[in-house]
Amino acid sequence: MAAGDLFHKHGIRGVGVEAIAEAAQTNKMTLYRYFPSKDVLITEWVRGIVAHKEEDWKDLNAKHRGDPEGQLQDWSRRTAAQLRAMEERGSALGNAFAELPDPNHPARRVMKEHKLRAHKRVVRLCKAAGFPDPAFSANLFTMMLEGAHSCGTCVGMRQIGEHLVQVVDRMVENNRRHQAAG
Amino acid sequence: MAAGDLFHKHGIRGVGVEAIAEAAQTNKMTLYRYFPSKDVLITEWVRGIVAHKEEDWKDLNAKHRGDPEGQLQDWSRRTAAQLRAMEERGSALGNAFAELPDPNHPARRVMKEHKLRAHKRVVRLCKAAGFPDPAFSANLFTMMLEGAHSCGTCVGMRQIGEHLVQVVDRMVENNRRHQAAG
DNA sequence: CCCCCATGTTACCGGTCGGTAACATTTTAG
DNA sequence: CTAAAATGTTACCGACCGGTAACATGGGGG
Repeated sequence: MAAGDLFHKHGIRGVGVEAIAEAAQTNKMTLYRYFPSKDVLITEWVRGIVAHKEEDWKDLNAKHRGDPEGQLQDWSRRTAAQLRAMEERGSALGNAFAELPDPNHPARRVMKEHKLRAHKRVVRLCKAAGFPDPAFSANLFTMMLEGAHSCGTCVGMRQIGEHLVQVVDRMVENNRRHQAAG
Repeated sequence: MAAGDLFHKHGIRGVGVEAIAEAAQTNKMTLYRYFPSKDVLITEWVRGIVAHKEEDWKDLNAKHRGDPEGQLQDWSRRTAAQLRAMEERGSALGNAFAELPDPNHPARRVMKEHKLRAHKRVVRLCKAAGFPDPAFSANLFTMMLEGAHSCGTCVGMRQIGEHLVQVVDRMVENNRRHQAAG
């Protein structure tokens, strides 16, 4: 879906189906034969992003099996890398959310459910890592993750990514010390 | 500027100047006699929001003069209150940023400069409060602030606001303990 | 009273949008 | 080779957009 690049660069409302078709190396007619409307096209694009991210989490889980701290740390590093590759325009999902004011838009539901799953995942990891207050830490991580995207537009994506990694590392380290002491 | 409510509810691109004029209890012609284009209307709206926020900071500074911790804590509480009053649709500035893909849009510059000032303010406060690593803490606060807005759409604005307050309180408290011990 | 100036009204402009109809063309499969 | 399915082309539709021109209205101050 090369259409996604256009959506991300010029905003969902800022790109017409004609341009989408061209980016997909086809034309408007055939596009409409595959997707009945622009809205389902948007939804499918969002669904793809979400699926990709969740695939990434599965990979993370497989690579650091039984090591929740490692998962959290690697996750922060991957996010930092994504931030670095983003540069200038913000998060695709965040922007899409802002551009779809209708709370009943199917794409919105997809994003919402994804965010909920992601947050639960972090809570579970914090619990498994033995953080003294897993809800607290998970909320902090999730808010930082979300914030990193908007924040990077002013502080710089590179710095913000490094900082995300730094915070997660520090909290994991503190937790380890705390467990060793207690 | 009642137009702001429309911008926030339906998105900048989702509301036409006709609707704006109607919301302002006038008509399109008179509107264009005051604002030469929709873009400067948008920019002026953004400028108003930014001015309001910076006014709030001045008030904060006056109320807790010489008490940087108090300023940070009160700031988190005010932000939490704003989040509580927001509910459903996200941050006005954040959405506006997402809806204006052109990096040279004047409204974008206004927002960017505001964000930079806000971040510097937090850095200065963290320095004044004697945080061991002011840049670190300030980045954390700023990212949390930004994140709270996007995050609230899934976790719930009330919870996220409470959590923002909780994090700031905890960090201030930790810092106090650290200073008392060191 | 009368003039002026701000406001309101209506109609319009060119452009773009999402989406469709009809038809030409190419690819694929039997 | 031929028939059918997929894809491409063009033109069009109605709706809405930001923005403007021409003109009607009204009210307040000299």
